[in-house]
Amino acid sequence: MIPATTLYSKYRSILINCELFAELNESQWIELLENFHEEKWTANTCIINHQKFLFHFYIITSGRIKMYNVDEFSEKEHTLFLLKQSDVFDLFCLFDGSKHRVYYECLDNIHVLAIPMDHLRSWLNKNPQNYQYFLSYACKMMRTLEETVSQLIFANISKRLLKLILENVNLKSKKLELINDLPNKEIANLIGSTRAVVNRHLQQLKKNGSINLARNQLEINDISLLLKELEKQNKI
Amino acid sequence: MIPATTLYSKYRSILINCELFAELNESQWIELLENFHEEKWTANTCIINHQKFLFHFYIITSGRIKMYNVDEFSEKEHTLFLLKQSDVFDLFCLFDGSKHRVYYECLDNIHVLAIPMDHLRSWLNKNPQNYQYFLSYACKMMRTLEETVSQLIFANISKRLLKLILENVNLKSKKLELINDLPNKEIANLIGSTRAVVNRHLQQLKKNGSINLARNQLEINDISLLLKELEKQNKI
DNA sequence: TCTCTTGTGCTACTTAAGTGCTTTATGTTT
DNA sequence: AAACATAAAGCACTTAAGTAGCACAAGAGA
Repeated sequence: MIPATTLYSKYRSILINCELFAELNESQWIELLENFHEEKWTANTCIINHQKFLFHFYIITSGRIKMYNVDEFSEKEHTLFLLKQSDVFDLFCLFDGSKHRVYYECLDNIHVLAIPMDHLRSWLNKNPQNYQYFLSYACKMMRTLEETVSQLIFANISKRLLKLILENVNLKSKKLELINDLPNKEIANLIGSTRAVVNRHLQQLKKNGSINLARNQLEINDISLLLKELEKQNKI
Repeated sequence: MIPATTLYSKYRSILINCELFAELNESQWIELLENFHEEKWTANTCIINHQKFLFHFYIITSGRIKMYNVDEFSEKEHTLFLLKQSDVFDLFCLFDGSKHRVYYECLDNIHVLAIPMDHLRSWLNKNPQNYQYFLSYACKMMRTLEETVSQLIFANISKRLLKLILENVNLKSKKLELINDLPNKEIANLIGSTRAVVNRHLQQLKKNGSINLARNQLEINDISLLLKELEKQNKI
């Protein structure tokens, strides 16, 4: 068992980016971290139905995890969120028991900090001023989902794909992040389409010179072309 | 100004159905109601950009209000939620200031109980044990939205329409409620489609005898036929 | 009663997106 | 080096859903 102070110094930069615990100072963090431990999961692990999983709350310290839904009839997948460093899960299980039926899968090798749900619940009850951060975080996710719904209804695949790409461009480096090494299939899952259709649109973007493609690699070539393309879609 | 005790006795049956305030006893309700007042809005009123609207929190006591999004380019609408008796709004404004950009429109003549946001915020801070009800309510809405997203991606219009109808059948009376008097256009907005397409599917259901149609009226004729139809859609 | 608005029911047409299948690359494992 | 698995690319085909337009009906309001 690693002492809380060690955990804090090891993960400090990641923890202070967690919106849920926005107002914690060092000593409060260390007190809370007493109940946390580290875990590692290997890439491609699917953490559905993992019993302990319902009883723990996790903060991701490295790697990506997709949270997704599967249609019981067609068995198609849709990725709701791509969780990364400083993201947490699962807020819903924390407040609704085990009623949240979604799937999780590690896209990379994962490092998390884990805490038993009960500990977190009683910590919140002891420190109720933190509830409001949980609430505004929930509201923020809600708005993200509302935005997803709007896009699904109002935007065609081309526009959804363009937006997905543009949202994941690092403003400083101008490079694509988070989704740049995903196969077409995973990109399709993110926007609610199929591999073939996504590929058709990607080929289009490649042809006009805005992106470069390679196996498991999507690279931005000309951002202004992408923006121009989005403009065009908006006018349709 | 109506005294809180009067408000309580007048709206008791509605208030105890509010999940947000699930655990309040009579005296707590009366204390909270000190800050509420009644308001009436007429049908078809659109309450977007109404200044005071950002600074009040409302509990609906009668009538329906649709919460919807408008696409800035196509000007199409999508109804996110149909709010009714005992529903509240807007939770997001309460915790995120004014950042929540959605529209509201009264479908009927509306009665609400209103409280200034600040009062509710300070009441919550004084009674932080209530935060958890707000949180689990937010999580519940979240899950509803996730379900909406799944349907949009996995289900065709026919299935979405069938589900919409079946979800709004009163189990006791077997009659359609809440959406039974809406024009095709509003039904289309609820499932993210267009009037013409919805009408096409409704005609189909009418032809096979599962529903009856009239101007602004949708009536269930044979629920088992609707369920059979849904089964059929699931197998596609 | 007449007029106007709103909603419905249909037809014909267009198109984006999904499907199925094949070929070609690329990278990994044995 | 060979065999294998995985991903990408491309083609032909199908179809649900969106679009445009019109005639008609119901109800509201003057």
